[in-house]
Amino acid sequence: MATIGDVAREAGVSRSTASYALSGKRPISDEVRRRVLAAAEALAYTPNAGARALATSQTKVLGLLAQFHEDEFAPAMMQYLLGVTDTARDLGYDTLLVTEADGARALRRITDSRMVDGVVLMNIAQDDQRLPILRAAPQPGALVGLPGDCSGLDVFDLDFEEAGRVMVEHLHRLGHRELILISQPEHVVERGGAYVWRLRDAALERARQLGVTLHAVYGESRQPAVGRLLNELLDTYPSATGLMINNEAATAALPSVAHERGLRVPEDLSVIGRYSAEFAATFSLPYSFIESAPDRLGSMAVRQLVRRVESPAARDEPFVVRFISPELISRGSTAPPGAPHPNAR
Amino acid sequence: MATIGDVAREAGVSRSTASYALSGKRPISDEVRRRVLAAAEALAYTPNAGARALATSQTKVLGLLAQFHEDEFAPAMMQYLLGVTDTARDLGYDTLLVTEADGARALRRITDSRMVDGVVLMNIAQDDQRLPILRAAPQPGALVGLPGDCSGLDVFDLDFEEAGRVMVEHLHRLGHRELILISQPEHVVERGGAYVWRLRDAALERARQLGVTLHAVYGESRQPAVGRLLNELLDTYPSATGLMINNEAATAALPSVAHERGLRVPEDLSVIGRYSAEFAATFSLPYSFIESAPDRLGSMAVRQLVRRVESPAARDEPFVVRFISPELISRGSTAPPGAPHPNAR
DNA sequence: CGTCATCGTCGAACCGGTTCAACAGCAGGA
DNA sequence: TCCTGCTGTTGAACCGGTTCGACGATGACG
Repeated sequence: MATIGDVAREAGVSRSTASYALSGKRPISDEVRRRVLAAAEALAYTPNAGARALATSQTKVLGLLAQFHEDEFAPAMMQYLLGVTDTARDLGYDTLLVTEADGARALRRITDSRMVDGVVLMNIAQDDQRLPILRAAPQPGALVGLPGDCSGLDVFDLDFEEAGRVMVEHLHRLGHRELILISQPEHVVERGGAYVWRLRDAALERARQLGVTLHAVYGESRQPAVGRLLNELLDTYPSATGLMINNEAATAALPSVAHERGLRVPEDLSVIGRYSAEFAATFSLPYSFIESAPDRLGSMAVRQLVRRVESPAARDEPFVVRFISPELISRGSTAPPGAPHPNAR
Repeated sequence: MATIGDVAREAGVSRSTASYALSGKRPISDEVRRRVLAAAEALAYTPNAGARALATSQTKVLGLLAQFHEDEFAPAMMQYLLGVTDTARDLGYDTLLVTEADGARALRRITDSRMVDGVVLMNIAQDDQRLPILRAAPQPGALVGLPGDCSGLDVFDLDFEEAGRVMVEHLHRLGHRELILISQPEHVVERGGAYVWRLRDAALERARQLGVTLHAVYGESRQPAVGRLLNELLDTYPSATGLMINNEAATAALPSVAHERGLRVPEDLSVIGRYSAEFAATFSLPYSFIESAPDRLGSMAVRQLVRRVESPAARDEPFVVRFISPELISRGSTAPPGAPHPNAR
């Protein structure tokens, strides 16, 4: 494999000149530059990443810490991953994907050893063990998800509280007065998945203000438990006319349960979910939903991270906590309670 | 950040001694070793990955090239990823996830720059552009998926041909004489997804031998196209009694289509899929299926890769092409055609 | 014609590890 | 007592880049 020394020799110049010719960091005569570039081309020269990292203290690699808990819904994670890796590549970075169960140890390993220039954390818990480590690390970090304490880090998340309110308000406006909210499974909450109760509590509060009855329950993340749960709920609250779902697995399971019960949406039941457009397309979910924009969130986190990595000035800027406003995408799965089918004449 | 020089000074020894004490590659007195380890501990010393890579020509990172084409089914990819990252970590390696559209360029980048010690390629095409690059690379490579030319690389894949035969034989044995096979979408085939026609051709061949009529069609990977297709097929071949599905999206869409049509499985239609147990659990697929074992395949590829990376002897061993035998997991979705419901009295 | 910038190039040092050859100290054998 | 061999430690070189300070050549200027 050709080194910069080989290129220099081939071009008849010193190593430093070759380096400057390739990087353009000092003026080099056209003649010499041409010779160096030609030599590099001829020898198929590619800089050694380790050597460059050593010399520049920059690896051009970002760390991505993601956990695929058994009880979270794996398919929904994919979009976050892609948002991060694609944006990183656009900005000239590769992505080190770390799925280790012990996230704190993994984080320490990749930051202490200087394998990465920055880190994106996913699956943020309310009291996330990884945060103190990330704050103390020499590299900047960005979170996709809102922890209890955001200090010292850039945070990006969907505005789950607003999402909860939007769902309730939308259904209330249509005339619904008794609603069900299915959240993620209880252990997601126990592990500190704050977005679950952020949406739920805001929804409950708004429902109270509007005088709407809201039954908030934990869901399941797997079949067949989630299908069973849906049936139970519909049996338990037969007078509820609206269903809000903050749980991808439950959403994916709903169409067949509805069919089974002969339940028509939106005539018998109005439904609003919270997931991504990509997810909707994959599973053909015919429901109106709050776009959770995983790719946008991943992309935003990476952009901010790279800004901090590359600009010394940006390092000292105040940290941001940025919420994406929930956008309600209408798919016609909501209607006034007891209304005739919208397609009927 | 502490360097090995700091550790050496703190312990009152030379840098080389510190290095040997930490690596154990030369005998070091207990006394000195203790001092070095204590110093390393006290200073929270972690070796700089770039420097180590430069000195040893080993990065302890594996590359994972995966493509998430719009028309392949993203959720099914997840298990492959996890199989690779988890096994790599167990063996002491981190994983660089590269999802770049131009796989050949990405591969060249990470191998030429020596960012990785080895590479796992996924989404293998019959005439995969990345293979010549990988063969020429100084690092070993392993494939998850079977290309047209396997030379110079270790290959791991499900035995799709046997899978096709097993499906046909199983249904034939139950008495079925007219079957439908839904494959992946046509563009997956056009892009060189050989597993599609490997399964299909073997199934057709066996069906011919057994005197079974087999309607083999391309599927879709997205809703609502895939739901529409299922309906069309069932309309077109009303006398078919068995359905074989080599297409995750179609499988996931089947339950609601069946419900809609009032089609009972297995009384009216026997169904066999090809997917992973994890996938089945996530979507509650009540069908018997050929286990595609993505995590096992990813894991096997990584193990072989690491063997070649770490042992000079293993480098020269002949390359392997290893097929996982298809295992038919019964979920009771097949029965003799026209048979009564197994739970009926 | 001498002086001074400016431009282009070079040598050397550095990043932080690993590893080789050499060597000091000590015990054992002649 | 001297030589040999072993153990434990060290200095120096090396991996392959980047970057700083210096220096020779060239042209502008007084």
